[in-house]
Amino acid sequence: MPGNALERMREQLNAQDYKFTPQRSMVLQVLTEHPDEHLSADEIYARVKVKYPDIGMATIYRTLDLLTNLNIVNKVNFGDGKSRFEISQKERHQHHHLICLSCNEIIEVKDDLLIQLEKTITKEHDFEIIDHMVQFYGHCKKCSEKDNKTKNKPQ
Amino acid sequence: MPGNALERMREQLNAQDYKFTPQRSMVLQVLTEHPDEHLSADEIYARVKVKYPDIGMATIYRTLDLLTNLNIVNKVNFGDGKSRFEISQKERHQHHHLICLSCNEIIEVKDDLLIQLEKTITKEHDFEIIDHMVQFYGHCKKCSEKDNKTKNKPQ
DNA sequence: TTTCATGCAAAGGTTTTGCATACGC
DNA sequence: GCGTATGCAAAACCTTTGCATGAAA
Repeated sequence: MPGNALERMREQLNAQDYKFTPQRSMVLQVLTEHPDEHLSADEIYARVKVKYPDIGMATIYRTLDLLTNLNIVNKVNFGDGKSRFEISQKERHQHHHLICLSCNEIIEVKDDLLIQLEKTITKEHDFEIIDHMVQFYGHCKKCSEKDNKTKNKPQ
Repeated sequence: MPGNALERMREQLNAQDYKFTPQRSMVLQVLTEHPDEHLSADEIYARVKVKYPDIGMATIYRTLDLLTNLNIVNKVNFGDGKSRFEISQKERHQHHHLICLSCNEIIEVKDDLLIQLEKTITKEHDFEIIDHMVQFYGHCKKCSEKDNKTKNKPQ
């Protein structure tokens, strides 16, 4: 359901006296078209600019901020010095990220095993969980293999 | 063992032809003295400056980078625009963070429930996990109670 | 028409870099 | 003494903000 998020945004904007502008629409469109990438503000800017050359960077940031507050978009951070954005978990499955420390590849894992952990935490800490971010750091298959070769037989 | 990380750093530095300088020593010392806070570069700078007034910000960053690469220190990010640093998980228990979306309080949870999830991921994705970062976003007890009284007001 | 949104440029904040000097080994 | 580390200042980034203009409702 591609138009879903767009329609949802229009309703939420109207309900709170915000305006539904072409710029806001296009930012969301870019995000829905790339559900499995983790675009930075800069990358979103470049993609929107193709169809709407007059857009400014400030609008990108203000829109991403708005969409994040509306819980339509998630802001994530992989420690590379910039924020990245993706359609909210609620629009998709829960997922975690595997980040390879050798090649920096980001692998997505769809999984709901965290639900049990969330229940425990909610109970023990009186903490109402709305969202989570889970990242595993390590070595992906390719890099592990490469590493083993380099270790056993030096080039 | 408080001197543990310091000794480990000295050895690792020597082994790789890096030098053991007072600046590096003091940065690590500050981090071991505050194991449960999540200090930013700026905060570490201020604390080191008390005992070593001539230190420069660049040295702080270069040292934190080095310690992170040596896996002595962990770089974490709570989305507040700056990186934060803490003694590596290996020196302590595994822990997760609960981040309150209302008051921004960061609560630590020590827990090893993630081990099962890690095993599953390792098996299914051939991904060798070295470390993880887990953050739960939601509302803490205090804010949940406050919210119920003040409903209908976003932000 | 009223109010909010936009684009631009400038400012703010964090982190990195170049370079001459100082220091650990 | 050699090669790295440091401090300083400037630069490089990413992100936010002020303000006049423009557009949605």
